Amino acid sequence: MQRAIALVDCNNFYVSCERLFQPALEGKPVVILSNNDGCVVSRSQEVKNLGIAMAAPWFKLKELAKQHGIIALSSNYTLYADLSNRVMRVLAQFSPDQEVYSIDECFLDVTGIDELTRYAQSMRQRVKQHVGIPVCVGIAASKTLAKLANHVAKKRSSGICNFNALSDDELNRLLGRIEVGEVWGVGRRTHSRLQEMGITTVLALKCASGERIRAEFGITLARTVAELGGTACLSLDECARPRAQIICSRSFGIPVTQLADLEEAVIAYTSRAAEKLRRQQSMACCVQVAIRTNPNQLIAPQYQPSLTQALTEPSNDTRVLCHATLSGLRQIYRTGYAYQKAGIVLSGIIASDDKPRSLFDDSEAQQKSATLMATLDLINRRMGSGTLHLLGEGITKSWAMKRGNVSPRYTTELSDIALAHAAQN
DNA sequence: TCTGGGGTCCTAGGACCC
DNA sequence: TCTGGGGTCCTAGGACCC
Repeated sequence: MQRAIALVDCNNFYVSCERLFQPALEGKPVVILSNNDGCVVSRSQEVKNLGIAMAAPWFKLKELAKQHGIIALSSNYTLYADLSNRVMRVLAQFSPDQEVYSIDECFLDVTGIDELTRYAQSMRQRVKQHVGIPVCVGIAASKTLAKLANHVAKKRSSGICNFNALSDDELNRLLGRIEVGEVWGVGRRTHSRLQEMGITTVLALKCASGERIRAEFGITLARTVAELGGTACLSLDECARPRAQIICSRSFGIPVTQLADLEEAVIAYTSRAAEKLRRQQSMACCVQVAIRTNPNQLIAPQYQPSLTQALTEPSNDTRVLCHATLSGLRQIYRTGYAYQKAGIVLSGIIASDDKPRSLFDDSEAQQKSATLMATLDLINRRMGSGTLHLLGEGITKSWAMKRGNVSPRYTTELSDIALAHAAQN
């Protein structure tokens, strides 16, 4: 039996989320901006039609935006994450094998299901009806082909494309009309190298010699070629694996020069990362801290140090992790620079249960630490994130990022619901 | 004035060991 | 004149994705 993988992808996801609560945005050109309102991370169809690229810096677009009346909103990840969960729960009803691949898309194994086109139609309808978000569905024999089928679906009014329903000739003709850069796993660099070799369409890549691709580009692209040929090399990852590294980094709202401000930021970021670490019941063996000046400021003196340290024993205690990142920060900090960004990375991540015992384990202290952290997490979950935090994180946070035009957290924050109501009237 | 954040996988090269 | 070879582990960096 032929394998059938569906890729369901939300249309203009962040824009669609905002439109759900502000119907007046429907039909208007809308963009969602990254943190600090830096660049464009989601575009409505009207904006795509204007030729505005993904990740374009916002400050360069302001003139164009004024001309066309583009509405720009800061990103509201709390809202998007909640709506994403709802979409994924609805889609999970269509297959026992679901891989949530990103905030706005998932793979579903739909092998063996009859009348796949109709099945895909009911996916679209149910998500639209239960959550209100429009989605497109691509179906094919491998994940890479399903991504391409979804790309085709996005251009169709039906919002559906099933490669498995096509003959070999029909599929090849279709793939011959798609640029090779559209393939999942072919980025800018690989795209231009492929073009130099004369491989410009998806069909040409599919027909390329696997050995040659393996030799010139490595194993990853060779797998992609096999996937294009209909051989599934990438399996569906049903249960989300625990993260192998946890990163928390942000640009500042204003340039930062003082060590004290960097310390606050590093404590805040380490605390967020530690929460994520505990949520997946893991501990980290290594912490890295990094700071950097603004690389786009060409005249200013540049400095981008980082330092990785091994902990004496694996930990997920915010205090232990902060102690390490702070000591690292103090070692790499130099005066005389305007810092634009700080970040921390937790790595060497193991399951808490796998933590090796040592001769000098202080089990009473470990128990106390676990209880304290569990209490901290519980309070923050119940009363809202950030209710309880280390004092070192700071109160005023002069360095915090700017978000000029953020919408209310309509679905997760009681105090924001009144705002939602006001917006509708 | 103004350019995001969080991940993954692969590879090459160095250190070290026997 | 002339100085091995192979395995493992770690790290940094590249490329990619959303």
